[in-house]
Amino acid sequence: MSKKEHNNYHHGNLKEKLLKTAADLLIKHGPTDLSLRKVAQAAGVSHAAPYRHFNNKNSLLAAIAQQGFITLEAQISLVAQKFYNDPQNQLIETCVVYVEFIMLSPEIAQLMFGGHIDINRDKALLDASENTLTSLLNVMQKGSQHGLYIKHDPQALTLAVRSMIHGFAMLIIGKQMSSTIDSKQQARILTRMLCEMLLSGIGTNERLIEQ
Amino acid sequence: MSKKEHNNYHHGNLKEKLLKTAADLLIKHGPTDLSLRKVAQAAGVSHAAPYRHFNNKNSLLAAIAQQGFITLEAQISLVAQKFYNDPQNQLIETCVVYVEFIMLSPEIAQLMFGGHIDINRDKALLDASENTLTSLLNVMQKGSQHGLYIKHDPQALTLAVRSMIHGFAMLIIGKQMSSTIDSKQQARILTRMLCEMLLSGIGTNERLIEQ
DNA sequence: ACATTTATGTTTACAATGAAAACATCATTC
DNA sequence: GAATGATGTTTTCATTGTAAACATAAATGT
Repeated sequence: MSKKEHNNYHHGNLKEKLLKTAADLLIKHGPTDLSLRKVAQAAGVSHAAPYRHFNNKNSLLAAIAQQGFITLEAQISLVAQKFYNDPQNQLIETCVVYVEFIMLSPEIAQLMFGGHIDINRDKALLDASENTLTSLLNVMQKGSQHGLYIKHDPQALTLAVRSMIHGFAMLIIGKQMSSTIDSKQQARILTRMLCEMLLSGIGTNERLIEQ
Repeated sequence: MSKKEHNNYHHGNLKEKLLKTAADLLIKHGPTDLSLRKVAQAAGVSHAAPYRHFNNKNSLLAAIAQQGFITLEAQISLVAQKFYNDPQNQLIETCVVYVEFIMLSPEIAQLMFGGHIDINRDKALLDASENTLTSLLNVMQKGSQHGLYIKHDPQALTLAVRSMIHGFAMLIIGKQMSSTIDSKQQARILTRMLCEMLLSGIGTNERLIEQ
């Protein structure tokens, strides 16, 4: 009992195993080829077994997305802590981590951000999503405290950074980049460049935007 | 023969009709509920008829995505022309149009950018996609000629604008915004704000990013 | 200890779907 | 006008999501 290794209640902790194998299959064979029955088979149970742990296929996918948000948030927080006293690199490395995460498992990213599952339906999923956003917001607030950014609503600053970095990542995995970006190196360099542009601005002086 | 109104060859120009009804169903009932058979039924033909015009379901979806790129490109070009002598508003209105397009039909946007269909497989689709990018690049080059932007690779400038605006739009339709953005008005205001931030930069002075 | 209840897994069943194959029909071309 | 190709239909099949009925092990109450 102390050791949970076999953890034998009927089949073991199926729910976790299903999540894991489903994520694996998703990454390996794409979202189109992912069927509940294949997941069940890969997990070594009958094809109806998953319904004891998930309401339906979408529910499973939502759980995978939730996991995605949790690990993304963890990675952001980790980086934020690592560069605690260096707000500039805190920002950059956060963005790098964000892009790398999406590039590492595009299918899961599509689950998280693709809008197929309505995120507001599932409380746990919504929480995970909001926590991720919050950790990014924290980074921006940290930078603000250090005078890194112009005086501006942190929400707005976050939106700008998030939009840019999210769009960049989604364009990459959407195969929308003219030159394919595959290596972490390339992504890192471009991410850094984008951050620089956003920080410094890409406009010249003679601009006066009328409201 | 002169008038194509009925255009009776067997059933009329089915291919076009299938595209149209498929896009309609897609917008009305979401991508999950879209089946070839329903499209066929809605178009008034047997369920196998579509296979005379499209290799498979993905092929139909790719065609819809292609249409999406074409109309997006058209709208961008239109705006670019409208603000031919006002590069600043040319940029902003281009971005607004981009966001509005994605907000208007999220499902089609997901087809175009979601990466489900590999864009590089279909020559026509790839062309349509690249043309859209080119029309955005043109706007940036125009702005550069007018001295609106810092001296920088137009490709890089385009990437920055595109990433930001694309990310913003995709976050909206991915239901990732804390406060739901539904009206064109809201989107326009935020889009403008984002453009301003990118132009002016959100960073303060004491930044010297080491390479 | 034993019966009851609950959690978990299996088998069976069914409708919807994508796709292929065989067949039918119309239009075009030789 | 016959041959040919384009277009649509019917039939067929494997896959899939999901529900229902059944089975069994674990937990719980007496």
